[in-house]
Amino acid sequence: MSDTELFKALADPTRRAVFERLADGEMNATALRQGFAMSQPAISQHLAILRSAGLIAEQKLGRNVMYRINPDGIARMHQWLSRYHAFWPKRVDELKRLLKEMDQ
Amino acid sequence: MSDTELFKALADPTRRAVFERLADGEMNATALRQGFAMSQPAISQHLAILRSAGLIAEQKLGRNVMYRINPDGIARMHQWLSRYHAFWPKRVDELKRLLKEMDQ
DNA sequence: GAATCATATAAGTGTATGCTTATATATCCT
DNA sequence: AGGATATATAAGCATACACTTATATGATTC
Repeated sequence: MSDTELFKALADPTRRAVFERLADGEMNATALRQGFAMSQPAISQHLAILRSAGLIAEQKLGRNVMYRINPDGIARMHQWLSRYHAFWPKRVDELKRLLKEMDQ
Repeated sequence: MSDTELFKALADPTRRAVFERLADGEMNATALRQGFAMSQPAISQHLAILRSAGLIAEQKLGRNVMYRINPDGIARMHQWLSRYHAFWPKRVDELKRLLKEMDQ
């Protein structure tokens, strides 16, 4: 739940790839494993780390476990970054465009 | 320069603390060391990691080296995060307030 | 109830990380 | 030039990390 956990979780390329796939929609562990040349326990361990960092959430469905993004992690990332908004890119326009999208 | 380097750099509490101090204004390595119960080489190594991740920039001034935040790092963080704007906190108001501040 | 499937946990291993002390390099001062 | 100051680099060490194989747990299916 700490910032350190959050950044550490995202510091691994495999975990960022897993996270990115989950952004497209929830998925169980077996489906997530596809495309990674890695053992099942390895993925399971990565998922545990993402989960305890607050980046993903899980839901048991029978013998499957569905994983989805937990917005809390992104929110905390966002919060950390907002401290440094003085250094954010000058493309405020882009941010404005984004806001417009969110309003719709 | 990679995302992995970026997240790894920020995954260490000392480095985040250094970064945070630099957000208040540029500082040389000796000044930065104050408040950290750590050897000079340790801080120097942390600075090298932050630098190669693109998070800080350095400028030699005689025998001193001035460090300051490099906006590129924050920009790349921001860019990474923007991929997941669908999961951003709903407090759009806060973001709007921020934008207003930036406009002024 | 036994075999199978989905996932997690345990234990072990090589490599990376964050420190340390010792030393090098470069600048400033007298 | 010689000593002090500011910083970086080298080498070494203990701990953390990302894997592996083997095994456990629990849900399904036959």
